Amino acid sequence: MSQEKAPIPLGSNFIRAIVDKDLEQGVYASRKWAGTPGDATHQAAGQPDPAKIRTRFPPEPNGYLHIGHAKSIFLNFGLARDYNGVCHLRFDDTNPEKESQEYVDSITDSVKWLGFGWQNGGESNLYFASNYFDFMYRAAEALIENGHAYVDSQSAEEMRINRGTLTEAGKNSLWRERTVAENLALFREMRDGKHADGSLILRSKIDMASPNINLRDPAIYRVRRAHHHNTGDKWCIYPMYTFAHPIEDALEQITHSICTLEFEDQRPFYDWLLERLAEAGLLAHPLPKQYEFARLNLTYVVLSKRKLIQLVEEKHVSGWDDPRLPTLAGARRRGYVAEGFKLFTDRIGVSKADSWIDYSTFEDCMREVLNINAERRIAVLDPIKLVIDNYPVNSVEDCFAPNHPLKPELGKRIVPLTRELWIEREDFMEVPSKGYFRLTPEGMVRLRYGYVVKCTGCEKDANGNVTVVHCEYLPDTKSGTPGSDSVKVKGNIHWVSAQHAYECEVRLYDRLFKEAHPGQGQTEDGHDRDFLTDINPNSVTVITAQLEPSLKDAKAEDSFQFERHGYFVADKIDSVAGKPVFNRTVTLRDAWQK
RNA sequence: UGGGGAGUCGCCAAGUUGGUUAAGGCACUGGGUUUUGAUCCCAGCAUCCGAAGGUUCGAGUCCUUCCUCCUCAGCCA
Repeated sequence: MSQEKAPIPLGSNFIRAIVDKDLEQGVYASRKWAGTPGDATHQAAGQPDPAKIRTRFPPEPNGYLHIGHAKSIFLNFGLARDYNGVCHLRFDDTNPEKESQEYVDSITDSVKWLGFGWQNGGESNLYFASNYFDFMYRAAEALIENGHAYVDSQSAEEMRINRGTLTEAGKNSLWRERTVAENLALFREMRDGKHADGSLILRSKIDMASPNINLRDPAIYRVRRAHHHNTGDKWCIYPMYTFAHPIEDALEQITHSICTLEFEDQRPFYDWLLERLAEAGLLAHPLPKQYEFARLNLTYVVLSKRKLIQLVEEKHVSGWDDPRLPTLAGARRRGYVAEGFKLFTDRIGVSKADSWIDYSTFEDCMREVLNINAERRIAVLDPIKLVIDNYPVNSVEDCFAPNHPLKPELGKRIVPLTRELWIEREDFMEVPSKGYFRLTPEGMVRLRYGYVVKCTGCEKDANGNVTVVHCEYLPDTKSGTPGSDSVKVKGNIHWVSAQHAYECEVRLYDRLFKEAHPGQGQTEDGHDRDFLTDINPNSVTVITAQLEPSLKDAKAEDSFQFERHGYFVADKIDSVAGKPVFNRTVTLRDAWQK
């Protein structure tokens, strides 16, 4: 037998390699889980954790989720699913000034929409960092008691100056050597509201000369009188991310804490903190470990929270769920589908290399799943009349159109054929360009699912614009009859009976930005370019289209392929029963360059 | 300029302890099928792994030097 290499598992990446190794070595085998988050004592009373690994998706509820978050969601929830683990949804709500319930709600919605949940057996793994404030306070006191933290009286400005620079060491604060008793007293006073916002701050005591600036006594607790969406006015001191996040992970028995690259420099503090708290008996080994991956960069969109907020607040878009926005709420309204996100995240992989993904890669993923899932319908978006002059005036004839060419079991539906039809303006050319094989004078074309017709001419208005096209049909050539192949034509155009058509509003969306990297580069006079100048002025076109009658019954969020055009969805918000309006999700690929 | 990361086909990305022909996907290019110029099918697509040296029977994988890019100086996350 030859020694063949084991096949590389699909979707292999460096994080899976780490998990594989950890599992193989039993790194987390001794973990216990009491059913809820808690400290060492709490967990020690629990059972061996049935979850092989625990991951978490920890958004701050201060904005809407976007495509970049989808990458993280699929990574974390996907890992848990594939390794018999559990993934927690945790709101990292340690800064009350920016956070709100509105964001909490939209985030839970989006996670569910992508197909994930937090119910695992009998437990609900939906958590809030703010529910750990009591423990965090206790942990801070423990740090103080063990000489690992002190209360600083420097102003923010002084702290900044004394932190040093990238190349120069910082200077110790004058208050760095306060006694444990003094620190404890002051910290309690901070908690009890005896000090003004910004007047005192709790810092960890590590090394002001560290080459890693994040280790120069980072701030861990600040005084901030602000109403918290979850804890109300209970606290006037709040922990910093740096301090809070490792603790959240540890209390939840997270094994693999996965975040983006910009937190790499934070990892030494993450480990330092957890070790100190383990020494103090508050946490037990094995402790969670942090791993970092490259965040998503997508061409033709902006994903920074600041820019998204600006687009919404300055009303360049209609709201957080504008179909042109890369938010998950917007994507959903646009007609993008969860399964497409799954395909996309599988396809782009996970690594530590900074990369830019072409927006078309994302669109292709959506096309791919929509092609499989979406039923076909007929829509004329830019209508022009076609009259079949040799067809009886009051006749209505049934034609049969398959609902899905790849799924015959979905059956066919009837589309009525009459003498006067709507066809696509671009399907007729009086003077055809090279390679054009649709309707032209004297030319023949098939009316899809109907007859072959021969063009006999057209009418024009005073400006020379074509207003009506005339043709005659070949009675023996109806689709589905033996004679249908008697006349071979290359062109095949879609149509809708003018008498039966559903006249409907359709929004044709295009990219929000006309540049691959909005705002990148500099202006002629050397300033940074404003990303707003790259907004595509034609990112949406609202038209009145003529749709096949059955489309009247479409329900909000139903997706269809409008044949020869693309994928469209009945708008989630603006559709009314019996009167849906459609959004173009993405066009079909078009290999024919005019 | 200090610390921490990253550089494999146009875009992503495997490549675990060095082992002989550098996965796969997307894109692209040919050809076929097709009542969507869609889909689908078939074929092609890196003598080369940021660069230059070196170690070795053998290097994308080890060593040295260099280059480029990202990231850190919030009482944001």
